[in-house]
Amino acid sequence: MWLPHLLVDRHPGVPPEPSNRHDGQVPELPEVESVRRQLAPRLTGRRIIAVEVTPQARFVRVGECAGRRIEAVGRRGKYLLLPLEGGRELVMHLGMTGSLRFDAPDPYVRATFALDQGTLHFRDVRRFGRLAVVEAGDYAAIPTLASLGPEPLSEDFRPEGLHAALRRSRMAVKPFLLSQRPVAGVGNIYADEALWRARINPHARRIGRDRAAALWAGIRDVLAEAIEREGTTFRDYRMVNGESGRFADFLLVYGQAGRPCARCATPLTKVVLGGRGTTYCPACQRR
DNA sequence: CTAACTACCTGAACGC
DNA sequence: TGCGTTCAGGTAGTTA
Repeated sequence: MWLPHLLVDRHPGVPPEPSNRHDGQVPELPEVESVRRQLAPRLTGRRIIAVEVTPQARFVRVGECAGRRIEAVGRRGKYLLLPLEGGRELVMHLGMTGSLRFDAPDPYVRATFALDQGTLHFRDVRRFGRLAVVEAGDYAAIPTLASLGPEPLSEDFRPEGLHAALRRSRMAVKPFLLSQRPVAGVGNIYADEALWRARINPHARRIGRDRAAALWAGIRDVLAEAIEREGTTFRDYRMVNGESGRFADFLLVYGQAGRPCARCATPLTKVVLGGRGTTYCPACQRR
């Protein structure tokens, strides 16, 4: 299970596990939102004194953070957006293995922000995460963010709008969702979960109004429930009870290939679609 | 412009 | 036991 490691160091002096598969659920919108909620009280109003980064192409103009105060901690889709004083904005994407931590650094820390109160580390085993400082609101250098769809839990995301977007696209529905254009923040895990809830085959290219509305509801419901579960996870985590909480049985499709569908008991099928592992029920998600 | 494809990156799991 | 191969996946850049 993936946990945002934002709490104080539980095991001082003990190196963290280098694992990146089983310690990590890839952060999608609910995980990034949970990170945002934990970061906001600790970062809002703080001044970045200095920044230290390991040089890599996915870090752009990060040095321009130095000396600036953080005005807010926001989020769009899977991107964290931190407006800085002086008309700049720090954009952070956790990629697949990124986390933001206030505890002790380790060899996987790729960037360190020294604050007027505390130190924030950006840890990222696989280096898929991105950090960039831009002029506030200017996302031209970040194409996915620039053309990002509506926030799924906002009023900007509507069943009719999703239906219209699906009609305009000629892609299969799942890769289209992953493009971030019809809606922001849906990744591989929640795409499979939402399509299962809506009983839509991930290969489908023509989706009517009713099914689009079902997908709209499936996306909103699964993301909202996942955000709630993160809260539960945090509480369990703080209690150090060693259990994975109720998250294990939350995912009904992703990672469940071969196991019976929770609706009809047909074994779930796994295929590769658009280069991504895709699990669905061949019976209740017929084409 | 849209869609399809590939590179990037790393450690775990797997096969022999 | 050891070593080489495969896999996972979000985004950006390139190509058709």
